Amino acid sequence: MRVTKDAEVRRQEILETAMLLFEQNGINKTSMNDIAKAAAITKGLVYYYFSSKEELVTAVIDLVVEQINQQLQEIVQAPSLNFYEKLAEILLLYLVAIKERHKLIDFSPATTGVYELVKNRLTESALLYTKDFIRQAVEAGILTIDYPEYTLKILINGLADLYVEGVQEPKVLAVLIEQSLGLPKGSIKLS
Amino acid sequence: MRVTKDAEVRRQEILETAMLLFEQNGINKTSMNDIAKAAAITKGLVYYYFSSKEELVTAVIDLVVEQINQQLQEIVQAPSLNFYEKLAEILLLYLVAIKERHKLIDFSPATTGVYELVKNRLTESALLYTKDFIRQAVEAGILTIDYPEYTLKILINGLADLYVEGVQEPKVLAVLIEQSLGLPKGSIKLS
Amino acid sequence: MRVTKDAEVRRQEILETAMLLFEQNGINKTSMNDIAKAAAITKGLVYYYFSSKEELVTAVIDLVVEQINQQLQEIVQAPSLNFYEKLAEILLLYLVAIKERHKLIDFSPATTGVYELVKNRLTESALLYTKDFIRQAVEAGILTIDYPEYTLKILINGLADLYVEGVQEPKVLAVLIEQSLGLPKGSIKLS
Amino acid sequence: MRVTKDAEVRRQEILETAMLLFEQNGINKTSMNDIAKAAAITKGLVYYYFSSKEELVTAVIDLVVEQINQQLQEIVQAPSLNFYEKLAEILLLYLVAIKERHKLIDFSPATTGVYELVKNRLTESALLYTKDFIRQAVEAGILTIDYPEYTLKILINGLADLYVEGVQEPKVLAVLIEQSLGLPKGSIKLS
DNA sequence: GATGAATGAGGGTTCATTCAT
DNA sequence: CATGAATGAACCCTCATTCAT
Repeated sequence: MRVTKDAEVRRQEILETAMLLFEQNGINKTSMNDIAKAAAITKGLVYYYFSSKEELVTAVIDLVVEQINQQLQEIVQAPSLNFYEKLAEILLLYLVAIKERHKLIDFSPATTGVYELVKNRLTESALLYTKDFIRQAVEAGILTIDYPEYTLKILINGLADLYVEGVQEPKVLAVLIEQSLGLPKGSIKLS
Repeated sequence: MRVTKDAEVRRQEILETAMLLFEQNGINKTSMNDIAKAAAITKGLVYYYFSSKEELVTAVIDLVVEQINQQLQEIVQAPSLNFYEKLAEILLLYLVAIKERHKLIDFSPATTGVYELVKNRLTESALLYTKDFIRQAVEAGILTIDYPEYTLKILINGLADLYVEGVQEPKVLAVLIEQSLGLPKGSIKLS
Repeated sequence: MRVTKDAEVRRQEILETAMLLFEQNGINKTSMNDIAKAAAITKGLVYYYFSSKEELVTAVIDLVVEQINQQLQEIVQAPSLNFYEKLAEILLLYLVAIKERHKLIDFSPATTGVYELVKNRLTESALLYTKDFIRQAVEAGILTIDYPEYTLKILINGLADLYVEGVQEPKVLAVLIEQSLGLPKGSIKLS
Repeated sequence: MRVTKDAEVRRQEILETAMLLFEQNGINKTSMNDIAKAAAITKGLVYYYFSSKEELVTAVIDLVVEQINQQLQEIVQAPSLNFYEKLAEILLLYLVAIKERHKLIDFSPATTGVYELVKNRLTESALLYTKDFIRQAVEAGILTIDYPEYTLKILINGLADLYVEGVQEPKVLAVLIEQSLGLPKGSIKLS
């Protein structure tokens, strides 16, 4: 049976189906056929909207990054949170995000390394969104270390690996964050 | 034309050819055929020495890890180096190693993520070899932070990503290390 | 040049091409490539319709068994034939069927012996379809031997081998059948 | 280490190793490598004695047939057995032989059907050795049916299939034999 | 917009056979 | 007699991509 949908709706459906499968099974292990089947359409239609697998992969990554950025922005702009709370939320956001997209991130497509792509894009935007936020903390004398952005990057990537490996106790993570950023003991509280 | 070589020599040749190609193009993009061609032999001979691609991949990873471990051990046991110097050497070792094996690490084979495999194996052995080394520093009052092993892990993985991205100025890296581990300013010197 | 056909038609073409090649050269000596070439399509298309060689083999066997079963059923239900005539027809059916499918039956695929499969399936359904038929003959006092089903099996398999070897004179076969089943001389007439 | 043996001894070792593996795993699933390994020699040596796999297969079949023929001859010539006893022994010999060599017989090599080969060779020699034996029985009025040789062939092949399928009760088999050959009830006793 | 049959290139793997030593 | 490294052809299978309808 032939079901016609609005172009944008269809595109979005394919995108989300692909994202789901990529996250579940990894990019390499997800064929265009799998995606078409899961989206209940034909392969041809997938190619109608995305001219190649690589393009689809790129679009999925864009989507992932965008979703996280949105959450990030919400945290940064939340008026009810102080610096420490925001910091905790942001780091948690990345830890969980990376853990959940583990398969997606770990596996790689034909041409370029997705891991790189995603991680770079994520940390890139992380810095973008937290730039002002960090500058304010520095100016306010809350953050006193040198190269706070780099340190944040190290924390995100390094912590994420620890987290994925199973080190997930909030108290331990909190201490590691405090030490790395030179924050007062007990200032970070991870839920 | 049939060229016969000593088994161990041929095996090593294949191993090194595979390592090279894996590092250059990634594991997934390197076919057994590619390896055979690059080694100027037939596919059948590759299978004579390695009964499957997975076995070859594993052997290559073992080789990489072993090479790094050997260097690591030399550093740890060097009598002429003090704690700070050893620490600097160890971190540099990983930074360079990970950067060089970037493609190898980034890409992943069919069954399991090689990235995981290599990184886990590396940090695993890193902690194994530096355990005593760290304990002594803690006992000597040089290392005063909590969870020094976790912090070291964070540093290795986090710094490596920064390094790969191009942040390679020795002075910047040194400061980041000092801050993260709570070491005195100027104690770490990266060559 | 790309020739598109109705799915069911193509599927049937592949099935019959495979059956032909299997019967001619045996299953093991028939590659998926051979089948594709003979059907004037690409290997990929064969796999589009049959997800593995084993599945194709199974489908071919099903086809063969089904074809024979249909003929069998027609004979059993023919109102114009008496017991002796039906028996003669049934045995002839198997003799010819097994002789024609000789190579198909004789050769075996990777996993299981097809010979077993086909022969078992055939004799299985033979007994199924002839059960009532035999019981009626026993009740009517026409068949007086013990274990008539086993005897029928022996006859089918044993006669088939003889037949394949060249013993095909109707009169000789008729006598052998009469003797084995304890039927009156001259009761069986093979055309 | 290089172990030198008498040519005939080595040849026999290879032959018996091959026979064992063929019977265990079937001919197709037994590679020349498997045989060499099991015989604790190298592939090259196998080819020194048998110029191809087909030749080895043929030699193994010869061996099998020869072994059975020897047992057959012993039975036929046994002075202490009467006709019925000999007949029972002979049929049992074939039933067991075919059952044990099932894998060997069922699977098939590259060029020709081994099943055919072995079964034909076996029944061929069976008739050869039992010719006089049967003639005497006919002359003595013990065997009164027409085409006793054909009937014997049918019995051997047909019974073997039944036997392989699990119909192995001595009494049932005895009755089937008596009926087929027109022998007195109770004349055949299978141990 | 949508279908799905069809392609083609390549991938991993097996194995009988050869041959220099 | 014996070794075992080396070959090469074939095999089953996957999948991104195309295209006639």
